[in-house]
Amino acid sequence: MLKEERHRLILREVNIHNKVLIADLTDKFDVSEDTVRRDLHELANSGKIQKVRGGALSKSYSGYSYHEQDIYAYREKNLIARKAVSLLKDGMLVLISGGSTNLEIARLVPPELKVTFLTVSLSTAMQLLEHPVSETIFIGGQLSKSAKISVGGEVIGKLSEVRPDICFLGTNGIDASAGITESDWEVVIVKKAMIQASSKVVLCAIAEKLNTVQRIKVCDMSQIDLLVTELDPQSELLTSYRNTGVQLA
Amino acid sequence: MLKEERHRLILREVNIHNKVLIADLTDKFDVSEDTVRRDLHELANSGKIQKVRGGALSKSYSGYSYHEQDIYAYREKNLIARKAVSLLKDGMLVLISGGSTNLEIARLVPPELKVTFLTVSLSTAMQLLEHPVSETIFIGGQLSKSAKISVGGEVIGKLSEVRPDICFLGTNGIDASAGITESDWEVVIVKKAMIQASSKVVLCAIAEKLNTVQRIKVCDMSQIDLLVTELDPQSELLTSYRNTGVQLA
DNA sequence: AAAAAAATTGCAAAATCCTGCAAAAAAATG
DNA sequence: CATTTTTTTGCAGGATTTTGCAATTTTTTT
Repeated sequence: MLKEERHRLILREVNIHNKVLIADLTDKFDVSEDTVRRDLHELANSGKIQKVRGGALSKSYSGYSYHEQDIYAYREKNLIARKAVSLLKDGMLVLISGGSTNLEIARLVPPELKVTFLTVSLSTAMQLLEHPVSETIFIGGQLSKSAKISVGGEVIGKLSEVRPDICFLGTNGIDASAGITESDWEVVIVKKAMIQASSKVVLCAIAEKLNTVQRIKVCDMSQIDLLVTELDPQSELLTSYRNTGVQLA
Repeated sequence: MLKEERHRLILREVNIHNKVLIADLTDKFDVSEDTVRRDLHELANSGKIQKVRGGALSKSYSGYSYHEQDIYAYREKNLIARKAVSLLKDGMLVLISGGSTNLEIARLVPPELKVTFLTVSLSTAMQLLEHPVSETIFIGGQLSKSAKISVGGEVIGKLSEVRPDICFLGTNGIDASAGITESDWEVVIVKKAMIQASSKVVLCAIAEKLNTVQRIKVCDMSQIDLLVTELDPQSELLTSYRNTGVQLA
């Protein structure tokens, strides 16, 4: 087994399960503990993982000292994110918004994939920077204190100049008849522009948010190409959405 | 189960539910009470949670928590930042770059002060958003993986359109004769543009960085209006800088 | 005041890590 | 192709960290 190959597999493992144990790896690769230890050290020194006693953990990105709020319903969001990243292909231009689901997507982008990300979210951007090869472009503008994303005319202008292949959107309210809704006016404007700009719009939401409605409308379900939830696409909880014609995953 | 892994999960648990019980954790992790107790102690000693009898409580009130102990030379940087924020006046347009000193400045902006910040740094922006009344505008562009700031032509263009009253600059290399130097080409370009744009340039650096030179030059000392260090402005360590005519604080 | 629960302390076993070294494998060189 | 150089790997030892246990003390509850 080649060193590079081990490194690749280790990275994949860490990205999916958030941790690896030295014991597991020695077993899996059939090499000595020392070799695995050295592998982990190298990966850690190049900043790809965090070495800890007994194994390694995924790198909790902490540029300086900034502690991302811990994620509610992590398991579900992780599952959604895994479905979402499988849509990515080399060379794509990807527009991605904020929120914890998108943060998880950003974290799970396969290390070898080379795409260009466009984002308006500070946290998402911070996470995307951890990716070894992909490029990240932040769309600047006035920052919204509540959503921690760029908002305003500047952003809308920039969005009208690009044509992303795919757009990952999070949301608070999703309902088969009311469509996608949000509570923050400025955020709605930006999301509308994001949808407008993109060839394909992927909406990510945990089942808990299904059939909820917020105050301001972003768009109809018809504008969404693909809806990703943690549920099985066949689930009957999704029936009303299936009837709108949206694709499910 | 790895120790670090437990620590992370404990933090997540504490931050979501505001408390944890030792009994719950021993059960969840399948380790002895003593081990959990020790885990909680360590987290408490590093200031991340508050240890109480039978468990632990959350310590951080908002989503953004800040751990001074993992900033290098925190005391010095805090002192510098306190001097720096005293330069701020209501209504100013303030340009601020990245780095831990600027992060500390952002943290110490008096809550009632109403200024508009312009920044290219993700971490600084994130911190500035915590401020109750000030506005923050992020200058977008391609993000540099190493410096975590926007770089490239887009940024230079935007910087040429503004005229900030004051600019807070951090740096790695500062020397009375060699001037301000950095090691990253892209960052140098941005800093040059920041200096060009601003009416007043304030350079913040800890004494440790005095008389050090990096590979690429940003500007001469003559372009700096004010140099802020943690030292007394009269200190003889600053003599050579005083001779360049720069103001000291 | 007694009983129960939690914390502290010291200790020893187990697991993990580090260092240096030499054999094996791979790559480069003539 | 043979030889040299470099890289990778496994191993032995000693050091360090982690962990659970038991005995004792402190705090809380009844």
